[in-house]
Amino acid sequence: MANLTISRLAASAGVGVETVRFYQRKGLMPVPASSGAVRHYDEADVQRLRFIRAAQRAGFSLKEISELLALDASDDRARVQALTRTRLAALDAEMAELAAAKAMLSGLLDECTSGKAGPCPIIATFTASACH
Amino acid sequence: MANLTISRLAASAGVGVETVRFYQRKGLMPVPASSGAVRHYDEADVQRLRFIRAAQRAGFSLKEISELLALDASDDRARVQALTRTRLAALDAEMAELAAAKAMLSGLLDECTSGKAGPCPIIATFTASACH
DNA sequence: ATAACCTCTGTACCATGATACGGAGTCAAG
DNA sequence: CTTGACTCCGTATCATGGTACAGAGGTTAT
Repeated sequence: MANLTISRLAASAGVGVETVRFYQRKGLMPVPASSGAVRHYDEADVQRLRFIRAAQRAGFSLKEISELLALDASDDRARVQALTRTRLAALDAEMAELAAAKAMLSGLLDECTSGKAGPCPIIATFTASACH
Repeated sequence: MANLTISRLAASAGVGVETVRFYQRKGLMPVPASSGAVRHYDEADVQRLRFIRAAQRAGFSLKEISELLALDASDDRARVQALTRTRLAALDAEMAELAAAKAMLSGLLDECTSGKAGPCPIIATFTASACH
């Protein structure tokens, strides 16, 4: 089975053909030897492409995914764990920032909707740079 | 007072000179009439620049900030509130994604560190596209 | 008055993650 | 054996948010 064209490979992971080619240029996806002139792809390629998308959803950058893919071959679990811990720390930091932004904005929104006269508190807050 | 040069304006908001010029090109910051050849900035410019950075920290894009700045003049609180609500919804969505990614990664990390033989669970998960 | 440092202007470049397009070649169905 | 769809390849473009640099001119301290 398999023996997919690039458009079928792309469809199997829910991405566009151009995206697959982009990943090939980046070295994230292999460029199979062309038997003739049209390249063919198999299950391993589908897995790899899905891996990329799944890791992306976990917040890894393409560069990090590149490394994860290399580690897939070498089975260096310590390194995979290190990358994962780094990503987790980054996720925590991002979440803290978002939480702070959310707390500030929702507070301001309440203030503004229950609004009295005077300048909009949201605008005023940014202007006063009172947040952070 | 005030009458700052661009580098002092930039420093007062903790950004680089090039960043101020970038905001000027984007229409986010005004380009004062040059009395002579070197432009001068005042407190209002400092406030505006700080506004931009504060709104950015709340997750607004430069485009949205552009609109907020325009609204600052027009005092259209309904529109400010709408933009804020949209941003809050986006923040919630982003937080949910990060939380999901975090839950998955920390679970996998535990699994992988308490690891038995076989393929690394982190890599295996991405490969199986089991998340989401 | 001259060195050292700043500003102005325009243009180019960076990373990130794609997306689009032109022109040529290939492949399968009718 | 032609037509239409798909592929290949290279290059260009996009959005986002900047950063860098060259060359000319202004400003300031000594």
